[in-house]
Amino acid sequence: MVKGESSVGSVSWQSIRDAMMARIRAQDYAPGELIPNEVDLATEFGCARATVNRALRDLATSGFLDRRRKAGTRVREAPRRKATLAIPLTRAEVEASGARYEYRLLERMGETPPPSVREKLKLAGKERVLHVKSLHLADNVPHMFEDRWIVLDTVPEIEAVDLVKTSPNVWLVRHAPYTHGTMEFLAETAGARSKHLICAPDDPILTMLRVTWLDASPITFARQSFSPSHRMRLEL
Amino acid sequence: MVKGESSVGSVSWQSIRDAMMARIRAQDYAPGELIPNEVDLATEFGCARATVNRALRDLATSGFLDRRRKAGTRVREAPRRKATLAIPLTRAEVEASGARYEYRLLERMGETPPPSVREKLKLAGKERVLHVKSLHLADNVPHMFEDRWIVLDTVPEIEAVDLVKTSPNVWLVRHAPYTHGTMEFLAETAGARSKHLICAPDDPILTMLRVTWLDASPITFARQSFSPSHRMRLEL
DNA sequence: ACGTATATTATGTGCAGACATATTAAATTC
DNA sequence: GAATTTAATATGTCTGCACATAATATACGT
Repeated sequence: MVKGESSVGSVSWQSIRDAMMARIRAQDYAPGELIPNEVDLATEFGCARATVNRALRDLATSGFLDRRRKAGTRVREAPRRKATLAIPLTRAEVEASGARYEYRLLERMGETPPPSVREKLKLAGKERVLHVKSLHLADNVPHMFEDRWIVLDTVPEIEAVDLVKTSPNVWLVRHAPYTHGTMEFLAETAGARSKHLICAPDDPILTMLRVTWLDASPITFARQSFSPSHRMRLEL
Repeated sequence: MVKGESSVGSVSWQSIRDAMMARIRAQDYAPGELIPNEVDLATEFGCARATVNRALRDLATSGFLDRRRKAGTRVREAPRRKATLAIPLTRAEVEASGARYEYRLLERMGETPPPSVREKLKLAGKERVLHVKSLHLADNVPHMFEDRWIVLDTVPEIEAVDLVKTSPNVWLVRHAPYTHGTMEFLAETAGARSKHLICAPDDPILTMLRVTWLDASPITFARQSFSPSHRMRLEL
């Protein structure tokens, strides 16, 4: 570790974060190894312990460090970085490209979900579930076909929502922000969806599966199928 | 706004964050509108202003709030949520599935990048660029074919790295963590890549394009093509 | 030697106070 | 009325101190 390059002259938490980041880059702290503790780093940088804590917390939030009380702080073997989604994803995407966005409700029904959906949402058996199919367009051209299941036991209010006017995604984003979930990307052939997306059944399409939870309660499972050649862009 | 439900009895920043989250859910604060300022919220919750600041900062980092000095804090019209990637993504994925991971360097050369790559990396003209093709396997089965361009002007040290032993991704994650970038998912037919991925040329495959930057300098542009049926999973 | 209890320690949090900074509002000048 | 200057304000940061908490180390008992 290079001690001579301390940042004594400038003691903002950002400068400490940057200095620590540089050391991580240079492998001064090997992946998996402990870094010096906060009190020692505060001495080295000539600032308060709370300031070091603030800097290290940012690095931990960004996925570079693992922090444990008493155990100390380690450089992660594999950084866990985050990518940003803007939600509502589809409307924002379409409008950002300068196109006119339109949403069309295709089907809405209370329905018993098939086993694959029950498994995704970890349903026990008695839950009421809403099944919604919709099409999202850009300049009157099909952009994304959505097949979505919403657990009414978790978000009963959506039952009173006019889903002709408001897409379930927009409503959920506003009224049922998830606490955690998963998102999967896969490539499939359009198949039966080609009639919605107006393409060839053999065309490759990007599909996104999303499951969201509110604490321990499942909110929704959505399968979004995009038109061929569509690219889903995330910011890193 | 519901003032009677203050959290006077429990004043951790987490409880304040949760209380504010509940209000956002309930639309007590409309999207785009200002919420009460920190001093007022501190009075309401019966805690220090710094504690409110800590809670709101978390909500801002999570994408629900926009904060500006003097201007105040607004509920975002569209939340910007984050998804988590574990990097090195491929090795972690393969090993998490219980398979044996293997990396094979296919090609490595200094080369003039084509216009499409120059554009992705915003290259001016004189930059030295390394071109690396590699195959990543799971239990001896091709899992991902990677075609990657690395800007040597940004990360010259990689030139001395034995890329037979170490995948460029692993090296870059360790030595050149990006400050920002973009990631795109798309569905394509395998085409010429089918000979690497050992599949039919018409098979749909998931492709991920990633461009990363170190401040204003481009690091790398990678096109990763996954074997058919592969699902890229992110945590929300 | 092993299991349990106690002590220690590194990070996490809350607070009060002061100061910094970016932004908006108000006052002043032309 | 428009432009410029000054004042006010809401968030951002730093500090020192105290306390909390989770985890590891040490001590004690069998």
